[in-house]
Amino acid sequence: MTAPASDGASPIRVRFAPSPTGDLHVGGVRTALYNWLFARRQGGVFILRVEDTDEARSTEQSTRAILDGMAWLGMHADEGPFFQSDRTELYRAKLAELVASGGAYRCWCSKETLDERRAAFEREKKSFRYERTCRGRTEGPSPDAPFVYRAKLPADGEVVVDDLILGEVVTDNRELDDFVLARGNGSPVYNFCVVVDDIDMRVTHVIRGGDHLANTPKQIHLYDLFGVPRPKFAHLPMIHGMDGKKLSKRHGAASIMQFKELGYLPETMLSFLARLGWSHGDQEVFEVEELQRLFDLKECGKSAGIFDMKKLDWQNGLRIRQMAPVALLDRCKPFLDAKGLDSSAAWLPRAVVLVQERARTLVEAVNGLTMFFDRGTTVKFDEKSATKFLTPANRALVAELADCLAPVEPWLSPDLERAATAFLAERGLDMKQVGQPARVALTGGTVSPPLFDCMEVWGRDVTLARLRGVV
RNA sequence: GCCCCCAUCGUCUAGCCCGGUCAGGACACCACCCUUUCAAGGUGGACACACGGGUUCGAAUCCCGUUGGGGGUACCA
Repeated sequence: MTAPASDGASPIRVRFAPSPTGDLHVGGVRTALYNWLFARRQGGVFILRVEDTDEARSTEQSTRAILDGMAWLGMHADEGPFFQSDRTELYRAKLAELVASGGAYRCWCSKETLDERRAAFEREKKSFRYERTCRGRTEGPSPDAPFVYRAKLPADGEVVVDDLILGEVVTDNRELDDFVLARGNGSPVYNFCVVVDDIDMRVTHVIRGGDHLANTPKQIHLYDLFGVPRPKFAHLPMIHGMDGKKLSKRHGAASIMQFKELGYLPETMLSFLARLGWSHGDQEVFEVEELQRLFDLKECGKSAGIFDMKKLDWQNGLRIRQMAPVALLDRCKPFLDAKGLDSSAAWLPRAVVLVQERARTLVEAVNGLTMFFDRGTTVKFDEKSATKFLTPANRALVAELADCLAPVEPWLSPDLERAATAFLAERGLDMKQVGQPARVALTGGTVSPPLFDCMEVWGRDVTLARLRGVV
């Protein structure tokens, strides 16, 4: 926020413009993030605009998902959220303006006719473009014949998109259609709404997914038709799943809220997603403030990326380990509550520490915590572990250990370990020989946090009962 | 089919613009160390310039082609 805007007179304005036709997935989140970071870095304005002009596909639930996701990640809009469905008046007016200036015209060709023409072209292996049949017409076949509005594009020449990431992308105007601006029922179509809104909202930089690159030439013509300057464009490479295909639930998760449920931290998502497509030297992990200070479109790559869950896990684990234990516990609470576990248990702060360096997600942390909620004096043994370690001789040894631990005061891990070490020394035994049997006796299995730490969390009574319970 | 975009380890990437480095880092992987188990940590290792032509004394870097991947081709966004 120390970086100055371009010239003070015209502050940078960017927008994230998702359509509420499904979950907010990581690709969309990254687009939002880059816009947001760009705005923050440049001291600009970040706008959120929901593109819900497709009544058939837009749902309130998806809108909710977008808003919830943005809130969870802490990406707050400076302006908006705006909804295109609230702005139909504006589109109507701008369309009329374009018609008046000759930039748009009515087309009475039915969808069926067009489909037929398209099929005919396909049969001849030629690419179809609207043939501009109605370009000169002033009235339809009948007074009440339905029509759409189309943009009047130049028949030749070329458009060049000077993309901030990709460089110059030149398109021959002959590749372009007189595309539809508004449907037969008068409702405007995407390519028209974006441009009208971006003009109206004074958007200076359009930063969006690469799937929009092909739309850009058309949109540029609209800017020209309106006689207003074009914004700058930046098209981000796409994100794919581990198999190189489009990201979906098969890859673990796609929707941002799924990551929340899986126990990933929002700051991990931000840092990780920022780094997928952008880099700053060799740095791998970024705090949000750093991103806001460092993010630069010039450091964005052009090639599509693959979302690597393993690396996400690593970074999330890293952050969990670096967190203050109380903070971690706090983050775990919703998950604890969801499992019906008492998140106010007195021993929880001590247990969290044990689980902290072993968890990569909050879910894993809570799973690690779960066994401590069992305060019973007996445990169910894991079959294999019991067979292997709870031999008659070992059972006796564990019981003896219990006797030697019984008087330890205070009941703290270091004191317990000291007592156990002495016990072992007396018998010329090694920790290796009692460790696992005792662990199985105490926890039921062979994997757990350090033995004496566990004993401390369970307390004297539970621990002794379990150790002695094996004979 | 046509148009467009992209191309460095399995993955994210640095290097490319302004040709000359043992092509660097991170995740994952393997080995070893640490160790009461699991983690964490430490050390080491294997691993890439898609291919083919140019240009050049010299190409991952510049140019062309091929191949591969992706996007678009709607009265979707």
